[in-house]
Amino acid sequence: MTDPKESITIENVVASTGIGQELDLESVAMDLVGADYDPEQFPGLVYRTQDPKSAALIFRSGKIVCTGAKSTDDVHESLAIVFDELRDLSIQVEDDPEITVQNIVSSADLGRTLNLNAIAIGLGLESIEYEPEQFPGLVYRLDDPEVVALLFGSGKLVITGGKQVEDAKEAVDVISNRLEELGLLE
Amino acid sequence: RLRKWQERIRTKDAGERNLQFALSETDRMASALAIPRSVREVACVMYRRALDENLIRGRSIEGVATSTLYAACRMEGIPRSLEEVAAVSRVDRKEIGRTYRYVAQELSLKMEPVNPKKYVPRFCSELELSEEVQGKANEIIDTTTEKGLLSGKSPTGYAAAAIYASSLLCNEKKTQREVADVAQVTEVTIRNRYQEQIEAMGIHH
DNA sequence: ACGTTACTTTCAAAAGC
DNA sequence: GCTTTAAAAAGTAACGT
Repeated sequence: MTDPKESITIENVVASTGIGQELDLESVAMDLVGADYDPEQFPGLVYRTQDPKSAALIFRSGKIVCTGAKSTDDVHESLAIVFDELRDLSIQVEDDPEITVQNIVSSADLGRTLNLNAIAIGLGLESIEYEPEQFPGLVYRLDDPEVVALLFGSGKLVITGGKQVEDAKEAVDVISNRLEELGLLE
Repeated sequence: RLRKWQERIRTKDAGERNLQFALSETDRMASALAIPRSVREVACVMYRRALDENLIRGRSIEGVATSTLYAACRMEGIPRSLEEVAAVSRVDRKEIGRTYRYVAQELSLKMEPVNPKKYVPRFCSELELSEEVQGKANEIIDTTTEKGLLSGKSPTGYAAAAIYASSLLCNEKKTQREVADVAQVTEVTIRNRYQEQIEAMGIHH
């Protein structure tokens, strides 16, 4: 029996940062190749990096959101590219702006199919949300770690809402143990 | 003071009017869906509860009224799908679904997932299928559910496939289109569920 | 009856309506 | 609450061929 924790894959990391400088997005949009800026639709300018792949949302305030990266290292690499692009536009950027991870999305596999109906009742109808007419996944909110897990009939799951890489491992442990003690695994 | 007094009367009147509107809308939708009086009353009681607990704030009256009607049907064992209630509501399916989830959470309604069997009598009678077909469809649902086929699947599509399969088995064939129309799912969904179900039942056709 | 694309759910940040 | 970004899970739907 392989440990489900070994199956954990980070799918997306969202982080925020700032260059400590106000920006004129109109001119940045003109000079930055590949920038998408439509202030009527959204106040942020969208800039995509290719390697590592990510999307950066750049705001007038100089604050930046980076999403789509597959690891925290990739977030730093992507943002380093964004910072350099801005410097090339002769915009002052702090030497190493503080980068805060805001959310990590992971996927994992329990290695067994799940009876979501039984799990819904076993975990308590008041603590879960399972509406297969609307979505095939069962929504399970954990207190510790404070994350949200989506459980599927295949045994695969998605863990989101965590700010640390360890949160997903703890969540998989908590979920595996709960299902095990309720006799709902296999 | 007088102004405050008038305001109270005004808001009270407005509240009364809103409540009356919600109850008449519930009645209108329930009639359109041929939902029994007893279930309408459950829906109205639920709406009043939602009102008392200020769950309407930030939401439309019609959205909450539709959601409580949907919830009441499920609670009373004669579910209507979101597609069906959305067809008689001026609120779209997505909004009804999210409002229902919110109301169910806030009112601590311990709602179990809908058993596809609950749709069998109504869908079969609309298709003029016999008791035999209904029994066989229920049997397919029970057996395949025990084998774990139901997880994550929509109850209406699941019921539709079982009905389609049993109509074949009982020589009262209905086309996938006919079943899909009454269940408000696509033929693709019926085909997919049907294949899984007959395989799990060990039926060859 | 395929295949492709797209929508449902969860999460967080950003600025502004 | 909404707008935008990205990503996974699995089911369902709506296209075109």
